[in-house]
Amino acid sequence: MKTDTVFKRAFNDALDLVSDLADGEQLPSENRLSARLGVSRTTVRKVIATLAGRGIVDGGGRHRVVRSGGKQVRRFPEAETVPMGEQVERRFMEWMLRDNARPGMTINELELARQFGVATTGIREFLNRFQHYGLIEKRPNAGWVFKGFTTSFALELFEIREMFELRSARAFAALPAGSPLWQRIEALRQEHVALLGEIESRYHDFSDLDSRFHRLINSAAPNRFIDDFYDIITMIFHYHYQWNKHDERQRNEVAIREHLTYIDALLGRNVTIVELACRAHLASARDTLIKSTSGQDAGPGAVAPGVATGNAD
Amino acid sequence: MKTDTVFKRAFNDALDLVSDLADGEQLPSENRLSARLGVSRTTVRKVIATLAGRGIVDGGGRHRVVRSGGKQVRRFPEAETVPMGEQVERRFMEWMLRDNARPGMTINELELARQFGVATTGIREFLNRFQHYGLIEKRPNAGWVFKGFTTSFALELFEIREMFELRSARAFAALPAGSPLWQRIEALRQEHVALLGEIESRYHDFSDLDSRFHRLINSAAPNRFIDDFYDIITMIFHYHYQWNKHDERQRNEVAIREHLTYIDALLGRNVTIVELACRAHLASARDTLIKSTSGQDAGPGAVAPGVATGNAD
DNA sequence: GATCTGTCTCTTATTGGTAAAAACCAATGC
DNA sequence: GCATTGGTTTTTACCAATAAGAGACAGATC
Repeated sequence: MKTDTVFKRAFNDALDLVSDLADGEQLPSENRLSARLGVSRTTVRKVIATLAGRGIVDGGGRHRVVRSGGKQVRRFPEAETVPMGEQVERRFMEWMLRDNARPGMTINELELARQFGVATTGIREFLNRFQHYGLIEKRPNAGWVFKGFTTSFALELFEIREMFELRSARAFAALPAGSPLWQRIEALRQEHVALLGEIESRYHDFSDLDSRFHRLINSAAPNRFIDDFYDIITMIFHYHYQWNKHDERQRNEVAIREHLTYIDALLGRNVTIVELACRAHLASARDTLIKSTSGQDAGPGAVAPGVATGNAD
Repeated sequence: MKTDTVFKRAFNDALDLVSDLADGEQLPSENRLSARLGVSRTTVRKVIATLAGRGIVDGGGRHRVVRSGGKQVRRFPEAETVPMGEQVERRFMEWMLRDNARPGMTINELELARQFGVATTGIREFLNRFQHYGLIEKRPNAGWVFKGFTTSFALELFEIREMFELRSARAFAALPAGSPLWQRIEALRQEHVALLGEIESRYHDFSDLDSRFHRLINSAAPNRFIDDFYDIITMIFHYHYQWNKHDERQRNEVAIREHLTYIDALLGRNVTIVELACRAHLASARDTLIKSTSGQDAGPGAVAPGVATGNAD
């Protein structure tokens, strides 16, 4: 059976939406709600039906009005609104980065399925998508091997990242003065400055800003393979940051300053300076990541040794 | 139910293996056969049982002998030895490159499943893996869109390919004189010369040689993301060549000559010349590919126009 | 005493089936 | 006559079940 996370999330969103409406006001049309909530009309109707069942909307057909009179409505718990695929992803990343995973070990679909409480198909689908992140490998008819979040993984990742980012940064610097991207990067610069001002309290907002910044650079000369690769980066960093909180404020502050230098170089249109700033920033990001890798790769076919990660979490 | 393609292929291979043995000779041990055929002992035992059932091996337990006395054994048809995953891949590529597929059109899992005679899960699994080849895109809860084998796909593909290949070629040229790769490239050079000599009859052997050559270059400085990307190239070219036979001999001959120039440049260790030869070869490969793309991309959300592929096959 | 086979257990590949969600086709109202 | 809603059909997301294949553990054999 399909999960009804789509419905539950839509329902919660609808509650927020309705709470802005006065009592007795007309409910927007199904089509409108469908567009607003980002789901099909079928789901919208289910939401409205439930809303009606709880007395939040009244009347049928074309005359539905909001009845928000001080009612305390029960929302669906957050956990039930996240689709299975994402849940599997999260738990797998946790499992990999925090718990068991040793380079060279084999991954057992059935075991993960039991552990995560989903059918094997869900695990399979995830692993298949995850495969091209370069951390696991398939052995037909015999499961998967975890290749390890190792130093060479990080090095290889950053070699490509640097190639791509330099290429995009050059393209960005060469953009005509009239390009709308110049305004967007100016706006991002402001966001950086603002964040730096409140760094003490808001430092975990950096992750999102970081991603948006680098994607903007890449958009100067779009290439689907680069975008695709950047998904890997985003994923790795997203979970890496969640896991490794050590020195987070400090690290982010440094990164923001590097970004500002980088942005200013771009605004200055000087390719040499741009390359310098870009390289410097990536080098520091790389070093941070390397610090939390598990060291050596697995030997060919062999199970890895004890592995001293040096991580005193 | 799982398909038994593994067994059938192993059986056919075992027949070849046994036919080299004289009548009355001892059959190799299960372990040995397992290693030789690349399957588990479980499958080997099934093979032996079938072989025995058909009177090709005789005796049980530890004393099994071959009885090949002029028997005409029925092999399993080739088609039944190819695993479902591969079959889906082939048929999908056919479908995409030859038949229906128009940029912007939506892909229907259920329809493909019926058409290919497999369960939807098989299609799903394939599409998930295929996703990162950049030709399709997933719309959660609403199927997949075919983005089209367009000119911009080819251009984006080759932009990355050039970055990667130049980087690897430079690394190759900088290899120490003692590296075993120098011998391997020398050997590949010989193969090129040999193929050129018999180009009239053997021109379709180029595809394989091409792939091996570029992978050798890449192996000068291994990077899993580059390897991964090269899988895309290989796939595209594999099916592209099968589809577009136009001028094949001619094209391959040109490519071989370009390779030879490229190889000689590498052997000469002169980076400037290497880059020149590499760029020239890739440019010509790119132009060939572009000739068989479907022209424009799909507009945002719109279905593509009539599409004049200009392909007079 | 290492290799081989018989037996058993566990995992993977694949299939159908089912509820959720999307998409479609009228009919209706203003 | 266009947007809106009520029913219906199609498609996607998931699970449970099952045969094929891999791997482990003995006891048997030379």
